[in-house]
Order: sequence, then structure tokens, then C-alpha cells
Amino acid sequence: MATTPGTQARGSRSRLKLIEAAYDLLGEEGYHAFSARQVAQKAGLKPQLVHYYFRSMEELIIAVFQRSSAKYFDLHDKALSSRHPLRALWALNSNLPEGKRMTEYVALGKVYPGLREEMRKTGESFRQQQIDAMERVYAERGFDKIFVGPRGLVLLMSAVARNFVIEGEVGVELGHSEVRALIAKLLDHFEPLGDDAPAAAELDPHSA
Amino acid sequence: MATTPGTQARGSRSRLKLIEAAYDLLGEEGYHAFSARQVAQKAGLKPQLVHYYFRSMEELIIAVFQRSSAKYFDLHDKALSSRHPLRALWALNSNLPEGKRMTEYVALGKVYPGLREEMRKTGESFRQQQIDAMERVYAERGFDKIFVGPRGLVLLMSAVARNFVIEGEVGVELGHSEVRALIAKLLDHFEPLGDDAPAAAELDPHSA
DNA sequence: GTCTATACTTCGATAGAC
DNA sequence: GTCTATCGAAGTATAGAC
Repeated sequence: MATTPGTQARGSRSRLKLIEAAYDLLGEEGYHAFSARQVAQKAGLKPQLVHYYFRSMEELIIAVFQRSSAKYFDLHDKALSSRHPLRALWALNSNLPEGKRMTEYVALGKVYPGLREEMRKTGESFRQQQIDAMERVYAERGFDKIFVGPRGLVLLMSAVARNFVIEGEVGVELGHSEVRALIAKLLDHFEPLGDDAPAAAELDPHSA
Repeated sequence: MATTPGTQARGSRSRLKLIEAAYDLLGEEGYHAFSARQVAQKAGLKPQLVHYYFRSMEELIIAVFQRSSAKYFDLHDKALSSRHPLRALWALNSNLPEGKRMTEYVALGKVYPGLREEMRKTGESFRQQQIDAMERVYAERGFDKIFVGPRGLVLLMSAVARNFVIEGEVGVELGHSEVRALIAKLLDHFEPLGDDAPAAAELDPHSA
């Protein structure tokens, strides 16, 4: 077999270009543009190369998702260990390009079960890390009698951020400004920006 | 022109069967199954009929979405005028089959701009109705100094409900039970179930 | 209003030369 | 590792008979 599709050529230049192209395409055009032909064109390569480097489109989309995860991981880690973890986490979850890609992954997850399972594992892992970090925050700051615990707060924040992304894509904006103002107020209350710690200022969702 | 695709045959039996088939297919299989061939097969008709009744697939998906909206409208109206609007609204937004379809519409909205615009209009309309209803609730019950206003509450509720649906589809469950318990507690506090009003009991999200 | 037939495009994927 | 060539299935859509 001349065309032995395999996982052996992991670090190949073209392989990476294909992943990169698919990654960009997903953010710009959505799931509909995720095809061997369009990805290859974007990468400046021949469509058949996709099937040389990846056994199937599912294998490619999983690689693309893992690339997203790896990129996200560093930012995530930085956010959680920042001096303003609540603000940093909110800003991170409100990130538009990555959020848009997430909705595409969800849609594609129905077509590719392998992607879905990868998302589940990765999603739970990120959430667990956020919960751990939030529990430290609660302990340090004495957030004992807030209406919501660390696990709930983490979920609420990501739910609201994700909803902003989705509704923003559709064009629904009603009530957004009120909730953004509410969140700003809550952040000011629970995580005030001291003069000594302006580090998270540039992470404001509106500047991203 | 024998094949004059048109909007004239509005009430045709086959036309309705196609819309119904696409509606079901979207909930069961997702956006990927939304094709002329598969919809027609599900409806027990020839694929070409799709193009007789609908100028394009976009016209069909818009019709399907409008069917969703119409179905939802009645339940929505009933929920808002119920004696337990908060509980009813929460239950309605947590409805799994409809929620799943919503995520598919969002994905398809990127492919069909006309659908996207329809979703925007309809979405804002439903939200406005919810806001109106919630403002009445706030006025009646004196919810003046809650941390969140009626507009914000409406958005928070739908954001959290939507997130449950999405994460449930992917398989992420971490933190869900805590937030469900929190919501139950909040509902008990802000909208207690009196002995005289057990009407909304069967609307609990877990029973749906 | 529904059928057959079909045009044209794009899809994922494989074979085999170089 | 990359190329040309190609397959079969599925995609949207149209023409014209009945």
C-alpha cells in the first residue's frame, strides 16, 4: 500500500498545516466548511493528503479539537493562578473566537462520536480544575455563606459566558447589557481591583 | 413551468409531512441529517418533492423552525400565565427535545442566513415576553431588592437551562447536581408551592 | 400535485505511480 | 511524502411527462 494512512507521521509539516487550516476554518466558517477539500485548499495542499495523514475526518477533527484544548490549557492555567481568578476566568470563557469554535465542536460531536467523547473528557477535566481553583478562592476569602458554592459558581459563569457567545452569534442581545453590568458589579464586590493588582484589567471581555 | 416551486401550496398534505419529518429528524439525528434525501425518506416521499414545495433547503429549515416556534409559543404562553411562572419557565427551558433542536438551529444558522435572522427575531420576541411577565412577577411579589432584575433573571434562567442541555449532549455532568439543587432551593424560596397550587408539579425538568 | 429522469457538484476515501 | 486518477455515494436543484 503506497497510501498507508497512519498516525506515524505525527510531527509532519503538512500534517500540522492541515490541522491549523481546519482550526481556522472552523472559527471562520463553521462546521459546514469542515471537509477534506476545503481544509486542504486552505492549507494549500491536495485534498488526498488529508486521508494520508488522517484515517478519517473524525481523526482530523479530534486532532483539531486537541489543538484547541492545548491552546486553551495554557490560558486556563494562567487564569486560575492569576491574582484575579474570577475576572480572568470570566474573560477567558467570554473569548469569542474560541467560544464560536466550541459551538461548532458541539454540533460536530453528533456526527463524530470520538470527538464527543474527547470533548466530554476534556470538558470535565477543565471544569474539575476550575472547581479546585475556586475552592481555594472560597477558602482564602471566606466565601462561606454565598448563595452558591464553588462548583455552582464555576458552572454558572461558564453557562452565562457560553450563552453570550451563542446569542451573540444569532444576533439576540436583549438583556445582555444588564447581565454584563451585573457581572461587573459582582466581580467588583467579590474580587475588587486593588491599586496593587491591575494585572487583569486587559482581560476585560469587551476588549477581547 | 411544470415544476413551479412556490409558497402557494401552503396547506398541502405532503408539504406538512416534509416539515414534520425534518422536524423529527433534527431532534433525533441533528443538522447532519437535514438533507433533501433524508427528509424525504423519513416522510415517505420522493426527494424531488422537497424542491417542489420549497425553493431551497433554507426555505425548508425556516419552515421547520417556525413550526418549532409555533409549538413552543403555546407552552410558553401557558407557562408565563401560570400561577408558578418561574417554575414553569424553568421547566420549559429545560425541555430536552426542544433544547436539542435549538442547538441544531444555531449550527444551521451559520449556513442559512435567513434562518439566523428568523431566529434572532423570534428569540428576541420570546425574551421580551418573558421580561414582561417577569416584571409583573417582580411587581406583584415585591422582588425589589433581589441581586438581579427581571431582565437579568430571565436571561440567567435560559442561559443555565441551555447549558444543561448542551453539556448533557456532550456528556459533561460535573457540577450539574449542585446547580439543580440550588435552583430548586431558589424556586422554593421565591416561588413556594402552596397546597392550593400544585399545578406546576408535573413540569419539573427531571420528569421531562 | 406527483412522478421519472437527470444534471451538476461535493463528499469521503482508495489505488498506484513517482 | 506527495502526486494523478478515480470510485461510489450523497448533496442541491431542475426539466418535463402524467
